[in-house]
Parts: sequence; structure tokens; C-alpha cells
Amino acid sequence: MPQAPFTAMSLCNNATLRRATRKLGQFYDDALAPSGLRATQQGLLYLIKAIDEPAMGVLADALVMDLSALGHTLKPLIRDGLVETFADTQDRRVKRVRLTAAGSEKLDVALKLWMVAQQHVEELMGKEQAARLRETLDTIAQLDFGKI
Amino acid sequence: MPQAPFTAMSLCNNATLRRATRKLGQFYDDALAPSGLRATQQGLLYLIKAIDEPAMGVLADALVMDLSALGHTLKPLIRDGLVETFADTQDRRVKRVRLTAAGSEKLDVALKLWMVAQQHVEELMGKEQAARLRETLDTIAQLDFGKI
DNA sequence: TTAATTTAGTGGTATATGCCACTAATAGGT
DNA sequence: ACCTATTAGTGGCATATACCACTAAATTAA
Repeated sequence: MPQAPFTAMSLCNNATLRRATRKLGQFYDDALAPSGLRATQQGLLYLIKAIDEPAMGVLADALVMDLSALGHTLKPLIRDGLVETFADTQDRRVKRVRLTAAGSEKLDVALKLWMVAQQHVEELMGKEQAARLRETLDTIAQLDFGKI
Repeated sequence: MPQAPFTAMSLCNNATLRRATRKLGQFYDDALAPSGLRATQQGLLYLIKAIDEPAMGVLADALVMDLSALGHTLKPLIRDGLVETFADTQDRRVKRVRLTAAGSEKLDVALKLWMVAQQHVEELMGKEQAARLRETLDTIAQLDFGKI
């Protein structure tokens, strides 16, 4: 049973979402620590590899993240030589992103750790519930709240 | 149908959680903007009021948040005169938190805006799905991943 | 074609959040 | 009482993430 202080916040969709994110982020971060990557960084590397040389805007859209936030997030990864950017040949405004060899190796290491963490979570939550959750979360990420 | 770049990330519980948090946070932040509070700040003020003069550690636990992170988060609210801290009379290590009159008024304003945002989300998601989601998220926030 | 508009990214600033090292104060053990 | 271990918070540093104002490049309109 949740304690009263915990429950006081449980009516707000956003607040409960953030709280769960802190908890789960903590767990994945701990699991990935041996790789030297944060969970967000691992996810970012994975996505860069999956999309294959995405433009920054495409990456930001896939992450449902502000473009400038993505730029800031990439900085430590570039600094550490895991990621590099290069100009698009067609459109000189566009900057594309790819993993370096070091980034690719680091991702391989991190993925093994991720797998264990993911497995652990699925056991604790149950695979069906986890799948349902991800579906709901994907729906939220794509909601159209309307412009104005 | 989600686009491939979007879907590339949808297998990780943590990544989908963060992505949905960005999206929903955006929406609640926009809705609360007229109050001058971010959604996280509104949630924090609400919780401080609900628990009634909580010690910082209690507040951090309720938020499933690192104690030092809470300290940092409180700073702008204290600076803006919405929140104040005071020493516990029993245990001089303990610092308690309460709303100021200004904070209380600000919260009232923010709560009206929150209500509209919350309602909007519930309409888009459906009340049952939203309730189920919050339940799942509360469960996650209380998971025991084991010490080690 | 030139001018106006839209699009892609950058850099600054602010909040959100975590870890670590450190201090102060309480609690426990002898 | 005294020494040790635990607990509550602080401050510094690093990443995560948003908004804004700005630049450069491409697209559209006149």
C-alpha cells in the first residue's frame, strides 16, 4: 500500500509519469554504469545507429525532443568521440549524425547491460503489462493536443 | 501508425517513458505557463501543501527524488518567495518546508490551469486508460529492484 | 530574379535531476 | 561520558531538457 505522502501526487498524469521516470531511469542508469553511458545516452546512440545517419531534426522528432536540447545532449558524446556530425550534401542547412567506431563499440557493450536491465524490469512488471505500458506511452508521445 | 524512426526506440521501457514524459511535460508546462509555474513546480507546491510542512527527506521520498536534487529544485521557488524552509524543533538536522502566502495563491491559480490540462489529457486518452496508466506508473515508482 | 518566408541548427540561460564529498547533528555501543 | 556510525542537508559538478534570439540556407511569392 502506498503511503499517504506518496499518494498525494498520484492524481496528476504528468507528476506520476515524471516520478516513474526518475525511478526507472535510476535503475537503467545503474545497470549501464559499467559502460560509462547514461541510459539516455545509450538510447541516443542506439537510435542514431538504427536510423542510420539521421539529420538532427529527424532525430529530435523521433525522440519527441526539442532540437536545441538534442544539440546540447549530443555535446558530451561528441566530446568523448562516440558520435560525429557531418554536413548533408544536398541541403547545407542539414547536419547529420553518426556513430564513430568507438561509439559503436561502446553501444555494443551498453546493449548487453541494457538487455539485463530490461529483462529484470519485465520480470518485475510482467511482460504483458510492460508491453501495454510502452504502447500507452507511445500513444502519449504521439498525441495531438492541438495547436493554439 | 508510428513512423520507423519513432518506433526504433519503442522497445525500451525507459526510453519510451522518457519520451512520453517530454511530450506530456510540454503540454502541462504550456497549460500552466500563465501562472508562471512549470508543471514540476506546481506539483511540488501541491505536494508541500498536501503533506503539510514536510521535512525535506520526506518530500524527496514522496517524489522518489534524490534529496540533493530536491534542494536544487526548491531554490528558484525560495528565491521567488513561494516557499520557505524552517528548522525542525525536535531534530536540528531536519529542515521543513512550507508555502508562503504568495506560494499558496500562486498554487491556487496554477491548480485551475492544471485542472483544464488534466481534463484535456483524460479526454484524449480516456479516463480508464489514464487511471490504469497512473496505477502502473505508481507501481513502477515503488518497485524494489534489490539492493546490491 | 529579387524579396519575403520558412526551415535547420547554434548558443545562452534556466530549470530538472543525479552523484559525490563534506558538515552538522543525532543515535548507538562500550 | 566518549567514540563511532548513521542520518539530514549543502554545494559543486555533470547531464537532461526547454525557450529564445540569432544566423544561414533553402523555398515561395511577387
